[in-house]
Amino acid sequence: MTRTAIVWFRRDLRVHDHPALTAAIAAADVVIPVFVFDEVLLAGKWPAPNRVWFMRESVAALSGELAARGAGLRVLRGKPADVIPALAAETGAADVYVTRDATPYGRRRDRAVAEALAAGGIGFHARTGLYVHEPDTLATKDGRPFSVFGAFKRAWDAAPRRALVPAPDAIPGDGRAADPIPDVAAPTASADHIPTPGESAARDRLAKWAVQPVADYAANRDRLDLAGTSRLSQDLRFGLVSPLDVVERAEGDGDGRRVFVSEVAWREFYAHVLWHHPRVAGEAYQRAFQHLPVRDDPAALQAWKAGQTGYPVVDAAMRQLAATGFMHNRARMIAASFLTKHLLLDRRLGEAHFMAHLTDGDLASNNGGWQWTASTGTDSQPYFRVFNPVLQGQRNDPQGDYVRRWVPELRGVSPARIQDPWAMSALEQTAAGCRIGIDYPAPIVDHAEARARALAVYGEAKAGSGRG
DNA sequence: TTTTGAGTTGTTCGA
DNA sequence: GTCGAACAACTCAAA
Repeated sequence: MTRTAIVWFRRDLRVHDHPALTAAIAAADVVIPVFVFDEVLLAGKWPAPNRVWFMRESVAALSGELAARGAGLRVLRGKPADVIPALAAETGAADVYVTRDATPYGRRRDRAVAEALAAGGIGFHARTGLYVHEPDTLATKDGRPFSVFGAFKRAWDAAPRRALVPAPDAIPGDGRAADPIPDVAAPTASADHIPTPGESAARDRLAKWAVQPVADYAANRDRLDLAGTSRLSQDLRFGLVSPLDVVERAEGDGDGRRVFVSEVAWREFYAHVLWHHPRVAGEAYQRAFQHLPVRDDPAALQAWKAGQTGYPVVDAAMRQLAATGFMHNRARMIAASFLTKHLLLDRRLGEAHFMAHLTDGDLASNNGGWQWTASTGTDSQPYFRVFNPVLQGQRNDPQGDYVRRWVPELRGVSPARIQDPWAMSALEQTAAGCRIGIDYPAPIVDHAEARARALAVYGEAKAGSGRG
């Protein structure tokens, strides 16, 4: 009797190093790949056209890879707990294979699907694939979750790894042609700024990165004006490349390779934190800052979103995000620090804005990054670390090329004043073709005042929580 | 149980 | 311009 298995793709849109796909092929005579345009996600609280577009194009690419190997991708729309069991019934499948998804929604969704399948006697098999080490496989000697990165990283380094799985040469399909992929809304970023979707393009990016540029990562990664980062974030987000593959190609001698692998481990640390503490998606990890008094200032929030704060490096960052669906890692910290510390706005407003635009937007990483910057996260990072946007700009964008690229009003400003153009005299402003308050906004807050205000508010919150 | 070393990414001030 | 201290003591993880 023919045994049929379904492989349900989600955020693992690849055929290389795909343990679930490989397991299905080994276990079944007929393998039916499927992707579901999940209405819960598409209509979710964070509409994200850039991410949906990138996903749609990557699904199309996956469909091509699968077809070339003999299987037509089914494309469904609806609630997974309805459509996956329905597909299993229609095709007579005995098993469903997936790559394990550790997000809170993914856990709920998969539990519901597994229960619905079990009612029909159909197996649900989750395999690793989105992490080098799954979030629940590492623990302290006491069996507790890690709450500092250093110890997590030591355990991550020491844990045994599985072997990479090659892409299958052939997939025994059921003879059905691939379904058409539905159209989605256009991205809000211009498509030529979004990296080419699909596994093949992602593997090219990885191959080029791992040969040489990664070796210079430690030296260049903070430079806003250089292409010193891997640009693999959206590929990891959608599983176009396997994190294990990324790490094993990038590993080697030198600070660059070591630091880059450590960044991949950070991604897994934040997944670990979210797995063990799903509450961080909505509240501060550190309970002392759970009720931090944030300001209600829609005008300031709007200025931040629009890149009109008057701080060039912050505005460049925010405009890069809007224009491209991407923001440099260091720029994310600078922009997030400005929202949480200088403007004292709710961290979650910034977090949601990032999720709305980032092609690589990932709940665990984005939340972890925001909590770190807001000083509410796992680290014992003191709250008095407030980024100075002028210093950060001077240090990480020394000639101002990043600022000039994204804030054209400042193109005529000299490198000496590009990070603090308000310090130009009236004469200099006219010569630079940039009058502060007319061509480019004056700073919406004073750095020294805002810093002092943030330190006071955070200090009070911490002291208040200590008193109970 | 107690001790010990460690802890992503910063800024400011004064010598 | 450079350098170290202060910021504020605390918590974690392992021995």
